[in-house]
Amino acid sequence: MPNPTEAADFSGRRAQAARNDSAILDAARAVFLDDPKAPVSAVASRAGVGISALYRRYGGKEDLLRQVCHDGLRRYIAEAEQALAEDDDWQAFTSFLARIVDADVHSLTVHLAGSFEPTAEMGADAARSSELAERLTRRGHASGRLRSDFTPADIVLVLEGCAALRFPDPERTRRLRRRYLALQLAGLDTAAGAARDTGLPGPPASEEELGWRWRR
Amino acid sequence: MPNPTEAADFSGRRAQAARNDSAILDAARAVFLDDPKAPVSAVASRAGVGISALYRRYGGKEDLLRQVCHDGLRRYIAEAEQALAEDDDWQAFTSFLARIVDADVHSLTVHLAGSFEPTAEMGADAARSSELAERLTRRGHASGRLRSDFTPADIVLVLEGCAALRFPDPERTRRLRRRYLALQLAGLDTAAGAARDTGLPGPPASEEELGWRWRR
DNA sequence: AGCAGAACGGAATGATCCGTTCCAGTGTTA
DNA sequence: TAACACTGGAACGGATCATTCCGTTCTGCT
Repeated sequence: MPNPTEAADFSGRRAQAARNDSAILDAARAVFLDDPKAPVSAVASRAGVGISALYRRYGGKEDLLRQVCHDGLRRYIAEAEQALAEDDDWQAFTSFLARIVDADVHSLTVHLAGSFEPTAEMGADAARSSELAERLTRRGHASGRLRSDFTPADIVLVLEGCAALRFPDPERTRRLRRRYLALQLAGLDTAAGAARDTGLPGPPASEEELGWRWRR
Repeated sequence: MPNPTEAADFSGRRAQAARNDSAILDAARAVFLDDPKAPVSAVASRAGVGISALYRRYGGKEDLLRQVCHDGLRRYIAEAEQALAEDDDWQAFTSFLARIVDADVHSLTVHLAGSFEPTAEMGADAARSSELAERLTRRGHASGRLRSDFTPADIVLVLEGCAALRFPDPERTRRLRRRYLALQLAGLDTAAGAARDTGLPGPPASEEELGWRWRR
C-alpha cells in the first residue's frame, strides 16, 4: 500500500477518489454559499459525483456543513495573518478587509452559522480569528488614520454588508463589493477627512450580539 | 348593510375581520422579512388567526407575497417623496437613506424578488421609485456635497448592505444599520473630506444587473 | 325567535422535497 | 481471478407545506 501522505499521482480509482475529495469540498462551498439550505444532492451533482461518494467522506449533511464552515474560518485566519505581515499599519488594516472580501469567506461563516453543532476546535479558531481582527484594528489605530470610534466588532459588520452583495457573476460580485468597501474605507480614513465633525452613531455591536447566530 | 367605505367601528365579527386585515399583512411582513421561505401557517399563527382567515383574503401564497412586496414598494415611494419635500438638498438625500433604513423596507423587496410574478402596476411603481431615487441623487449632487462618482444604482446597493444587518431586536437592528449608513455617508460626503484622492473603484451596477433578481 | 350566510379555527389531504441507505457495477491490487 | 475500495444513482421514509374542507360561532335581517 502506497504512502497516503504523498498523494500525488495515483491512477484510476484512487486518482478519482483524490480528485473527488477536493471537488466535493469546492462544490459544497459554492453551493452553500449560494443557498445555505441547498440539498446535499445539489452538492453532489455540482461536484459531478454520486451521492455515495459524498457520504463516504462525510457523516451527514451537518458534518459537511461544519467542514465547509471550518475551512472558511481557516482561510479567514490565513488571510488575516498575511495582512498582519504587511509593514505599513494602515496597509495591513485595509488589505485585510480587501482580502476577506476577495476570498468571499465571510458570508460563508455568516450564512452557515447555527446550522450545525460547532466543534471545540472551531471555537478555538474563532477565538483566534477575533484576536487577529483585534490586532489588525489596533494597527489601524496605530497608523493614525483609522477613526477612533471604529472597533473590531465593526469589522464583522462591514464585511457582512459587503458579503450581502451578490450577483450571478462571481468576479462582478467581487468588483462591486470592492466598490462599497472603498466607500466605507473612505468613511473610516481620517486622512481622507472623514470623522471631522461627527462620530458614528450608536454603540458598536457587542460580542454577545455577534455571537447570537451561533446559538441553535 | 353598512357602508363598507367607512370601516371605522364595526363590532363583533366584522370588527375582527377588519382587524385581521391589517394583522395578517403586518404579520406577513414581519415573518417574510425574517425568512422569505417561511410557511404560510407561520404568518397565520403570528397574526393570531387561523389559516382560513388568510386564504379568505389572498388567492394563495404567491398572491400574499406579491401584496407584501408591493406594499413595501409603496412605502419606499412614500418615504422618497417625503424626503424630496425637504428644503436642503443634502438633507433630502441623506434623510431619504435614513428613512428607508428605518422603515426596513428595502430588504423586503430584495429578499422577496423572484418569488412571484410581478404585476404591471408593480412595474410602474418600480419605475417611479427609480425615478425618485434619481431625483434624490441629483439633489445630492446639486448640494455639492455628494461625491461625483456616486450614482442612483449605488443607492440600491448601499441600502442592501445595510439591510443585510439583522439582529433579534428590531430596534437594535435599526440602530446598528444607522451606524453603517453613517459610515458610508461619511465616505460619500465631500464636505467631510471624502473622495479627496481616489475615486470609487469599478463601475457602478447597471440597471440590468440590478433587475436580475426579478427574473424567475 | 329563527334563518342565511359571513367569517373563523384548525384538522385532513396530497404532493413535494430531501437526507440517508442500499445495491449492483467497475476498476484496482495482489 | 478473488478480494476489495469506490462509485453512481435508485429507493425509502420522514418531514414539510400549500391548499382544501368541515364544523362552529356570530351577525344582520326578517
